[in-house]
Amino acid sequence: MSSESEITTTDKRSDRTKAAILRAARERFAAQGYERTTIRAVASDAGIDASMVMRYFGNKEQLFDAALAIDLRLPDLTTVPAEELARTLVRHFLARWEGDPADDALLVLLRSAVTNERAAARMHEIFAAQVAPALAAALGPELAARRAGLVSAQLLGLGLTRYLLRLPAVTALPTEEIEDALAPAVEAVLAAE
Amino acid sequence: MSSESEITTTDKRSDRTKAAILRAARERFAAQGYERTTIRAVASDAGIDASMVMRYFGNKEQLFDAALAIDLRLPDLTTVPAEELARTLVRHFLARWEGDPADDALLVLLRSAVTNERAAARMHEIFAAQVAPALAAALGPELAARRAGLVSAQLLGLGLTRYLLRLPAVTALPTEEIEDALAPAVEAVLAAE
DNA sequence: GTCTATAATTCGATAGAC
DNA sequence: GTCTATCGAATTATAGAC
Repeated sequence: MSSESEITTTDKRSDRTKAAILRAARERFAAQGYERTTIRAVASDAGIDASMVMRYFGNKEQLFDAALAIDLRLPDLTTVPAEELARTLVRHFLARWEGDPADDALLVLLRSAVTNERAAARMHEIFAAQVAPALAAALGPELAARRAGLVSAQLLGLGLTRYLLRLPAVTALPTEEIEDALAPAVEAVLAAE
Repeated sequence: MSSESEITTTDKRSDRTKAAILRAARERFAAQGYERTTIRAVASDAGIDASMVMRYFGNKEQLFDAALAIDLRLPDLTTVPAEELARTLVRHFLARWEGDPADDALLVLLRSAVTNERAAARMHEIFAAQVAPALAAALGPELAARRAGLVSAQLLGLGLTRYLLRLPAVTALPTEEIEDALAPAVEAVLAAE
């Protein structure tokens, strides 16, 4: 029976270790991007040896993939009135990012996607699989196809300047003012010409 | 007199070499960001040895600084009518980036600023020294202080998604459509609430 | 002014002991 | 399951020959 309990505790420990590695990896990738994040640093943060990271995740690239399971958790946009759509989007991402910007998977991915091809490809996937369909359902496929990209540009532009670059002129603004100023702007993009 | 001509040709060659290094450095930093750009690769592109880069620029950080003398060349916004201000801004950056995106110093800087503190600090300087004053002159200091950040967020969001991430939904759009859709959006941000 | 040679690090990855 | 030891490659940077 000692062998049985031993297996159990062993499995649990490996799960904890794996989770600790993932958490540390997300923080490092978020703070430094893909290139500057080292497996050694991740292992050190997780309180284990670097070789354990390799054992669990194979290599750095696969660790990056595992650390970035992204769900934008977009609300169902078909249930919100058309005139509230833009504000809903702005508020959604503001709330998401204000909560824990340093640990948000989308910002983590964005930071790496600027210099890493694999991460950029992942951004394309996220957009195609989550943003585009949600907007198409609310706006209709034709309008969404022509404007979803620019809406994303506006929202990612906010994420970029406020949480990654930390431009003082953007970080100084309270969230209410951002929402009030940006919602009409997104609305303007969504309005057919 | 042979010594004199020798000095002359020598000086000219060193200038050419220095210029070739700077050009190669800009292209590498633009394509790969700060971290992934190696002095060896820059030297190879410039057709010289890596040690020459060190000789001329001291170290990688100083080379980066030298490669990034950025002038946004913003037009005098006080001469454009208020209702054309947003469109002027959008058109200015579109024209700038469409021309030669891979070699544009602002995009080079942006790519690196996301993961490099030094580059991010430089972005802050550019904003404070060029964007903020230009908008303050056209909009007045109070409104500019509250909205210049979000205007920059929208413009940089376009640069980010179209030229760095190359999101298909954004790269697929013709410049005219971007201008027509984004100008009213920037206008909406500039309109006082 | 240019290059060779190399020092000093650092990193990803592997092999193997316990 | 975890760690020690280490390899091999790549990088920044330096010293010095020509």
